[in-house]
Amino acid sequence: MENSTQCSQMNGGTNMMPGSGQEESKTNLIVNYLPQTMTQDDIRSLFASIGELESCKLIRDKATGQSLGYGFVNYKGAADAQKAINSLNGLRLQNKTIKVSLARPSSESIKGANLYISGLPKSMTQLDLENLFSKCGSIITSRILCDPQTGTVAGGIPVKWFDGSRNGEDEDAGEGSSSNENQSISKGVGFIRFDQRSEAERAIKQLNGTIPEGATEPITVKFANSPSSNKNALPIPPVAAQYLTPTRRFLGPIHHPAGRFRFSPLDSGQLLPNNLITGNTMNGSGWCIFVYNLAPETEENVLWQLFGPFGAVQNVKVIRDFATQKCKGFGFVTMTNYEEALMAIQSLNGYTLGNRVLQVSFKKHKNT
DNA sequence: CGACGGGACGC
DNA sequence: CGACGGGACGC
Repeated sequence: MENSTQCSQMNGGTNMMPGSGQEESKTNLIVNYLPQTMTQDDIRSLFASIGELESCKLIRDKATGQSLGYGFVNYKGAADAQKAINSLNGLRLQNKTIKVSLARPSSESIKGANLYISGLPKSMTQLDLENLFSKCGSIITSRILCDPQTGTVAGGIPVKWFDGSRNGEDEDAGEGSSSNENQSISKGVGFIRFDQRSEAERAIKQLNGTIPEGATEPITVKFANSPSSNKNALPIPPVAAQYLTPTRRFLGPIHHPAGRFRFSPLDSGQLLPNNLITGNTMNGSGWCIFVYNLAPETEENVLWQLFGPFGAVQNVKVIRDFATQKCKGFGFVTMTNYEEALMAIQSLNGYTLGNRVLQVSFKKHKNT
């Protein structure tokens, strides 16, 4: 129905449509990369702050009920939908950067259009990859996997903003110099999602086994695995579950103009430890939590997953030995709200992770 | 048992 | 050799 060149391939443009007069469904949005803990109501309240909604749906795993990390938000008016894209696309929520874009009309032909590509030269950038595949069709998303370890910059969020699927590349304007010395090292594998499955099939036929210009080895192009297997993600959102009952569900957004509601179950001011009132751990922007007895191979995502369910997590840090890059057994988590930090500590202190019993407390002052 | 980072006024 | 994203189309 739509002219294959819909708004899907918006390279080169910003996220406001240049001037193509496509008046299809400009009210329905797809929201991707939602934090695991966000509920449908969380999403609704976030997007309803922009304008009146027609509907809102979080997609969940049918069997487990777990969020699949994306959903659909349909506005009554197209202007509000566009406004939501402009203001919420790229919003950081917990450890995620959400993506907000127009949803394509649901159709069989767009399913199974995701490709897995391996054997890429390390020097190949996301843009190179797109250039290679764009001749086969309209690219929705592209991505090159990078070594996670190099991405652990202070701030804990290795997100380099998302895929070049929408605004081509503004990275040249970004860090100026970082283009060459690619701070993160490509693993030589990547993904391309096409608009249509037929385009993906074409890409396999045309590009599988071929050697990219300037490369020496052929690449492998195949369909990506179905996203059914849940590889990462801790066994369970530990004890946090009991705090996430409907009666006291809380929204996780860290900082967003629309000040969110916040419950405060504890009013007794003396709950604050003495050494905390002075502001030792209260860094002006958050409460720093010390986590002890982490396994040597612990990575940042473990801390995100452990603490995320309790509320707004600003930052996590796994302390590693410089030489071995193994975790030294402890790490830090900074949470925005005291109540949430306290609940996380109370719930996770003594929690058995793997075969280790965690010790979790507010970070102590350096010299006391 | 053990155990609390790292960068950092920047007008 | 290698390896499945941050779960992208209504679960």
